[in-house]
Order: sequence, then C-alpha cells, then structure tokens
Amino acid sequence: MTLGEALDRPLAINSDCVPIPWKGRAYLRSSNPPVFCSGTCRIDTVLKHGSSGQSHVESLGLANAWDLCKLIKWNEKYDIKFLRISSEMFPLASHAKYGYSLDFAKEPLAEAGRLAMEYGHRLTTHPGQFTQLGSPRKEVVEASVRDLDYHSQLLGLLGVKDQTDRDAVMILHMGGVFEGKEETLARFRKNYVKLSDDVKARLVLENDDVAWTVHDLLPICQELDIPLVLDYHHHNIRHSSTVREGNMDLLPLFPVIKETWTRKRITQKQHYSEPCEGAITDRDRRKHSPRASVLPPCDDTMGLMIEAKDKEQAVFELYRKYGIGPKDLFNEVIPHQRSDECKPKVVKKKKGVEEVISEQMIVPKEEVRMGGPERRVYWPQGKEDWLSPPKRIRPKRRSWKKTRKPVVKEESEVVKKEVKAVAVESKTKIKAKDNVAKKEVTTAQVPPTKKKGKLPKEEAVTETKVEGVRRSSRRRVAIVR
DNA sequence: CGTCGTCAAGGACGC
DNA sequence: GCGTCCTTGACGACG
Repeated sequence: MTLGEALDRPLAINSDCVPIPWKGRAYLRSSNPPVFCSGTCRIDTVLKHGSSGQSHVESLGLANAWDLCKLIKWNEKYDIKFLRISSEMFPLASHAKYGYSLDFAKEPLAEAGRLAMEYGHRLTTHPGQFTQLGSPRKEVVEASVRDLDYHSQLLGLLGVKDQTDRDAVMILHMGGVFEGKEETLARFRKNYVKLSDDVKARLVLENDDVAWTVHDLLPICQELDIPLVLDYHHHNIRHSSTVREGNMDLLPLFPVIKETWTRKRITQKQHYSEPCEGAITDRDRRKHSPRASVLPPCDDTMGLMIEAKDKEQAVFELYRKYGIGPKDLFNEVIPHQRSDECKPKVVKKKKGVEEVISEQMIVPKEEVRMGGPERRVYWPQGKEDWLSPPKRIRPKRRSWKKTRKPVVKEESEVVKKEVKAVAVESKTKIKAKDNVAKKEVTTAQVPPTKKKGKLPKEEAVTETKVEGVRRSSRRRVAIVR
C-alpha cells in the first residue's frame, strides 16, 4: 500500500460493536511477567561450555520454568487469568542438532500446571514465525514439526487436566504464501494430517497481518477441525479485499468461528490490540500500541488476550476503564515508594561521621516484586519510572576541552550525550557544554546516522530494568509476546 | 565500561 | 535484488 492509498483509507468506524462493556471473566493475558521467564543463550555459548553445554542450557530452562510459577502467582494476585508461555523458555529445545527433551524440567512445569489448575488459569503458547507448515521446503517443515512437538511436550508436562488441558493450545500462523494460497493450503493439509495426535489436539490457527485473513482460514479450519483465533488487530490491517476495516464483515462469521472451538470443547480465545497512535501505513500499523483503549466484542464464554507493549499494564488500564475485577486490585502508584524490594543500608561518611541515609530492608524471596501490601504494580502510561527511579547516569567528566578543538566529534554521539544529560537533569557544569553541543547540532541538521541495526529507540533514557517486572519489549510476548 | 552488531530459524515488503 | 522488519536477550568485539 502506498502512502497515498493509505491516506485515502476510509475511517475505521463501521462497527456496531466497538466499544462495548465487557462482562466476561478476566481471561486476559499478561505477557510481561514479574519474573524473567525467557533467559536464553546462543549456540556459541553452548559450545563454549564444552561438555557441560547441555547442563548450562538446562539450568537456564529450569530457572525459566520456576519463574513461570512465580509469574502465575503474580497473575493470580492481580486477577490475570491468562498467560502465554514464552517459546524461549527452553533455549534451542527444538533445534535439529542441539535440541533436547524437556524431561529434566518435569518438576517446575508440573508445579506451574498445579498452580494453573488451582487458580483456574489458562496457559497457552504461540510458536513463532519460523514455524511454517505450508512451506515447500522439506527442512523448514521438519523444523516446524519439531517446534510443534516441543511446544506440545511443554504443555503436556504441565500435567493439567480436563478443560484446562484442552484449553492449553498452541497458536500458529499459516505463515508465508509460497506459490499461491491454494498450493500453500494443500501443503499445510498434507503436513497437518501427519502431525501427532497431541499436537493436533492443541493446534489452533490465527489470522495474520500479512497474508492470511479470517476469510482465508475459516474453510481450512472447518475442514481439518482446527479452532480459529480471531485477532482483531491483524484483521484491521489485512482485512478482506471487498470489505473495509472494522468488524462488520466479521459479524456474520462469529457463530461459525465459535463453532470451530465448541466442537472440540475448547474455550474460545480472541486476540486484541491496537496500532500505535498516528500510525498510517500498514507497516506502521502493525506495531502494537503500548496499551489498549477499548475492548472488542467478546462474550463471557471466551478468553481475550491483550497483546500490548505494556503487557499487564495494558490489562490494568482496561480493568480501570471498564471496572473489571475486584476493586482496589492495584494501587495508584506513589512514585518510587515500594515495600516489595530489598534495599541495602546506605551510609554516607562525612568527615569520619557516619550518617544513615536509608535503613536496610529485607523482603522474603517469594514476596519480592509482588507489589507489597499496597499492591503497587500499576503505572500510568509513560510513567514507568514511578515504580523505580531511572538509573542515574553520571555525565562523564572527561576533558571536554578536547572536544572543542577542531576535531569534529561524531555528531550522533553528541546528540546521544545531550539527550542523556538532559534526561537526568545533570546539574554539573558539563551541562552547559552539552547545551552548546545541542545548539550546534540542531543548526547543523544532523542526518540520521542510521546504518545497519537501528538504534534502540528511546531506550537509552527511559528503559527501566527492574528485575521482576522487566520491560523493554514489544509483544507479544510471550508472557509474553 | 559503554555501544554496537550478531545470533537458530522464514518470509514479505519497501525502495 | 538488497536491506529491513518481525522479537528480544545474551554476548563478544571494539573503542
């Protein structure tokens, strides 16, 4: 789609059903766990460990799986009953050469499953973009089957029962369109029937934002008895060619989509997210907005997974807006005041006299980052640093005189420095110099020095890395997306 | 020590 | 037809 065409697109206001008050149970997804759940590694690292390479990978997986347990407890505390397990929980597990069985992680996975059963949570997975069952390439299909087997084993080891077990699905995209859609579907069909029963019992398809619409997928879902996840956001980007975006063309399909779930006795699931404000082209619109402002049509027989950059914060935002869940679920944050983090005793020495700045605080391990009695886990959009203050960035006091010499400093570097200094409101004399730099730069109209590998956007300043609630991401996280 | 590019994997799209 | 994006943490190389 060209920019011109994008600008001519009709407004997305053709739905009778959005927004609606949503009365369903809070089957939502929080993809950003309070505990880090996808510690990973690369092949190089495995090799570097030599004979203990496998045990290194396994220890990562074990830590991730135990973190999953904490994550489920956290979700329970904040009434989030829906979780997408990270595919990266067991690094390289489905790799042709370095893959491995998950048996060693039975214990934490069973504990996670036990918690899910106890709380009534739903756990799902979402194999990634490399899983292509419609590919014409044999190796790609083989890798895809391995990946599906891996996810299936993971879900199986949770040991959940009955409805919880049936609801533990793996959500897959059809993927690329190779020679054509018919040819791709033919290959998918052929490969699907060869999958194990365990995989088939869990596999569901989701419409994507590139090629495969709800209208494309429904027939194959009906034919092969595969549930269809409706993703509203994807639908609005890659909608049918005859109906403009919105939900009107979907409404007649709701009962048919539901049927793909009910006949397998699996609880229906939908995905919802919104494009970033101001996004115009399809490319821009694919990116998920940090939060969601409304809820889609979603009745109380199904689960809704919110895919948003701010993960559970987006869910809280909706809880607030729609009054979902118990009152006082979480506190309005008082900036920087937390009682769920360990703090060291800070002592300042001044001319031999000790002054205690703050006392030591010890929080039991299980309570760290659980929000404390005040339940301080929510922050308004853009106020991440309310939870913990941004890290102090000390301006370097390297001889700035040097830089004033004719030696032309790399301009992008100057820009970055300036941003940092301003962000922390540096009070040192360096600031004056940096302001000078700023002026020079702005008048010089620095071209973006982007070459390969983009600069991490805004991250230099705003990223707050808090163990526990780790932020940095986009989506989808598995546990995000 | 901070920053940047690369890494297991596939494919589509913009220019 | 090549570079970039999707998504994201780990880590090595380099200044």
